[in-house]
Amino acid sequence: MAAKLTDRGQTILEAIIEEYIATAQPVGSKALTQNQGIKLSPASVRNVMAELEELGYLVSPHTSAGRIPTEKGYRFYVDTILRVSEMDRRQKDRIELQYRQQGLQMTDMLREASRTLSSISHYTGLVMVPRLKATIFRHIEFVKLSQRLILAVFVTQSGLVQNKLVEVDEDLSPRELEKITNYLNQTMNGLSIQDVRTRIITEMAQEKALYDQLMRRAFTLSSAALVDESNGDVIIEGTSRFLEQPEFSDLDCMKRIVQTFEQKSALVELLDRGLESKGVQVIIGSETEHTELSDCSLITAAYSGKRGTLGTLGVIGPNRMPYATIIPIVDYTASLISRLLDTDND
Amino acid sequence: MAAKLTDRGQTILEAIIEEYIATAQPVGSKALTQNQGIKLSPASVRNVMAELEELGYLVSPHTSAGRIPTEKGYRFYVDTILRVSEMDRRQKDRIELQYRQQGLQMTDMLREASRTLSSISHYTGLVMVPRLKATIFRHIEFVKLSQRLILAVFVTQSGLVQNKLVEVDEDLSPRELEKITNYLNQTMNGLSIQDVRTRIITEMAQEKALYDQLMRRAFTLSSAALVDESNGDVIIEGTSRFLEQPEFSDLDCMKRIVQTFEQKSALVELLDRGLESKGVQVIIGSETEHTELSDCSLITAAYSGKRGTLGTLGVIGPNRMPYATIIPIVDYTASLISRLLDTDND
DNA sequence: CTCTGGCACTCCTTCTCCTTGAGTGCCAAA
DNA sequence: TTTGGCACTCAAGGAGAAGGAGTGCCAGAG
Repeated sequence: MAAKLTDRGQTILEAIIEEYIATAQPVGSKALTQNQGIKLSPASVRNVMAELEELGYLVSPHTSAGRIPTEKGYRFYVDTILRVSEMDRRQKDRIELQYRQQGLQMTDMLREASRTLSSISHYTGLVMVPRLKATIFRHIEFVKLSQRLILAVFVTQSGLVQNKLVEVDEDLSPRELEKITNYLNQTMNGLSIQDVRTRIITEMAQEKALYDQLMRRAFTLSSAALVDESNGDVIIEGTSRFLEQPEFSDLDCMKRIVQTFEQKSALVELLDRGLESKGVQVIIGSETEHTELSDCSLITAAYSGKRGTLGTLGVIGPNRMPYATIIPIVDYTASLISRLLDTDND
Repeated sequence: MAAKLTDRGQTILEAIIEEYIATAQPVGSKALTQNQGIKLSPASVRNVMAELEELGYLVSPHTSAGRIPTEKGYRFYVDTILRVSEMDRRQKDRIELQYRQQGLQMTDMLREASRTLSSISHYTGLVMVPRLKATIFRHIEFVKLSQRLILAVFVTQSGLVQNKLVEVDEDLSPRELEKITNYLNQTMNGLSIQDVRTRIITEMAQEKALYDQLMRRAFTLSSAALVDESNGDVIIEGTSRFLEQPEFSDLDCMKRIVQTFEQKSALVELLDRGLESKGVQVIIGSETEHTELSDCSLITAAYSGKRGTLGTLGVIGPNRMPYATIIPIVDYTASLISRLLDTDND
């Protein structure tokens, strides 16, 4: 029990996991000795498999079936065994090609990223849209829709456009609005939205604002406009890929997963986890801490703009995912997006 | 064969369709005489059913099963038999409540509409976002992202915000940009995007533009910004509802439908059909002219803003849909959205 | 001590066969 | 015109048997 995994154990675990990933069928000892380059007899393999099962890396659905990896098995595989291969030039080019097409705006680019992730990985692509407060202020504009309704449109450095309806108490003249706009665009340029907000708060408290009515209005308006009430948005592409997976042939289970996707909140939470860490993250099965997603795994990576991390992107699929090929895809996509966001607009 | 449907035939067809809608099971003669208020013996009902089958309104999956409606049956039911009931106050209130919450921006409102349609109908909600050219110009703004990249942001009368990246050949100074912005906002206010475009084209051809460099730039820039390359966008909510329908328990068929949804183009085409006509439209099965959707029906209605139709919305589900309850829901939602778009911003 | 072939055992999967029952069509009588 | 009766059809579902993949264990070879 306390015995650690031998080299041979690892080799066989690897072979089993890879075979299972390829076939979605429980792997037997015989199949292993035939297909893979394993130089042992089925009987020896069986001994090792029994060990692996005792250690919790494998289970068998029933006595006369082969074995399938447990979550612990996948986890060990991902953490210890798996050596991520470099992507070949051709695949990189294929990904890059998708973004070449035209001057894509940020949102379109992120959507494209999600779609490309899905089509190249054959699983479902996820891209988290940058949180407002992490982005950098570039420009704000107020459009008066009616007496009391003002539409605030602001653009971030990376070209993300956000807009928000603001209801105001007092009627603002076009001139006043223009003044406010100019003031904000001059003072706030280059600050992160978070900084803008703190700055507004401090300036509002200062004496100057107390006496200058226009200032006061400017601050009220802009602080209302910059409230980030979004809980994050995720772009999901390729939900139908899930329907291809044999493990989700149960309609009821499938339905719960699709519902979870539609609500998005669970996915936001999972993608958020990758915000701080560098490199590719893998979340396997119950590590998601969502019962509906307990048979799903995510492979995520953060992407960043000029100043620090903006969001995360990745792929979600069944636990039985070809990690070896998808991890580099996610990794490369994240760095590509970061690069595009960095160089695009300066 | 040429015989027209008798009154009794209609009553029985109605009963069969409603029973089938409720149960998703082929309807037999016995079940009919028991459940519904039909005062005939099973044998008589059988005779009528045989007639209805000969006329093409019903089919039986096999000899010893009951009968299910054909598309022709549904069509006749929708066109002739069905009397759409008024919605009761309570349900109207329930719908209206969804939009009360806060100053929703147009896109959010449309998304909310799609969601509400789905949750109230228990099927999948669809809302087509207004085509650019149908909307009315309100305000345009150019934000320079880099030397050659300009982000054009414009707002329509109804508060829809559109933005587009424009690549320019010549460097434009902030002052020039401001002038262009002011000019456009003053001259184009209140025109439809389509009109704006034709106006730009005519003015570009005029002498004035030939000599005034700034003008020329203004026109080049704005015509590039206002190109409507979108093929229409559809907001789909409640795809998972499809997974609840017994008729789509076949995974392969389900997959094709979800894929069709993801591509959206078929849905755009179908929703477009309802743009011209007033009132609720029903598209049944193969009338969709998309093989993947040949078991789906749509119930759609157009919504409009201040000036004419903006887009359509509706519900998609299996042929076996409770038309009687969903038609009023779609109808009411369309008129509600129209009302909200009309009154919201003036 | 490790590996391997052999063997009995398990139990899922698949096939066939049969029964069951819902529903039909038709006919003769009310 | 309607109804009850009756023979017929055919999908669905269950029981039983055969097949087969895979296992665990043991004894013997290296």
